[in-house]
Amino acid sequence: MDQVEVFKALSNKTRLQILSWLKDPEVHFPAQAQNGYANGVCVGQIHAKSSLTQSTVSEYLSSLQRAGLISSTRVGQWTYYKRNEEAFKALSKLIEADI
Amino acid sequence: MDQVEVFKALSNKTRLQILSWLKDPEVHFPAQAQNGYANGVCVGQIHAKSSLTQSTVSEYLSSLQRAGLISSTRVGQWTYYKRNEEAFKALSKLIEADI
DNA sequence: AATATATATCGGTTATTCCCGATATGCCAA
DNA sequence: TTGGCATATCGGGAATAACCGATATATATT
Repeated sequence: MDQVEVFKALSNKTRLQILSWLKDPEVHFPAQAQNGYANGVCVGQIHAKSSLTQSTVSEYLSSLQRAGLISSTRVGQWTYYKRNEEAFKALSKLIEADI
Repeated sequence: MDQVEVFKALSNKTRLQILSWLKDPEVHFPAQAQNGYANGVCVGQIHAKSSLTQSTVSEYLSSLQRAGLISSTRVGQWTYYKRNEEAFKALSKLIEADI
């Protein structure tokens, strides 16, 4: 876990917002219900809720993934992203004990 | 607690290093022993251990303070900085529960 | 094969961060 | 009050981040 990379990924309002949306996908992405939430939520749904362009949202998701905070699954033409809860637990402990 | 500001403050190798030094001032700033560590460590000591200029270190300390992660006490011509441990606890809990 | 849809990537503009050297400010001592 | 030391602030150059529009890539449909 590259600490600086993680904190940089968290240093942006929109990226924090995305993480918060992904915490309750049923609430924030009801349109996804038909496909289930096991793999997470696809980029288009996240983009639809954001006020940024598709390319920016895609970049932001990549950066969150590089930081290890979310993971992705490709299914057909869709890429689903979901939170990596272990990473958040680890980060919480890191801050509590090491930083 | 402005989350983005806090994460930005933590998004830098040197600033993380300073926080880590301040965690064990007795170990990392033995020269400060004569004055005690109650108020923390003065800027000059921190600067001496860093490989950056005095002005940069001073800016970094200000940004950590604006984020609420450290606090300062002025004594004579010296400014002492120390960690604000409550802020780290709060951040740890925030990440565990809210982010 | 042609077309449509979802996502990723590329090139660019503007804003922000990273650092520096120079200088200002504040405090103390002679 | 002059000078010296500790720290803060200011102005700036270079690197990185924040976005965007356009385009490329991958998959699916007809």
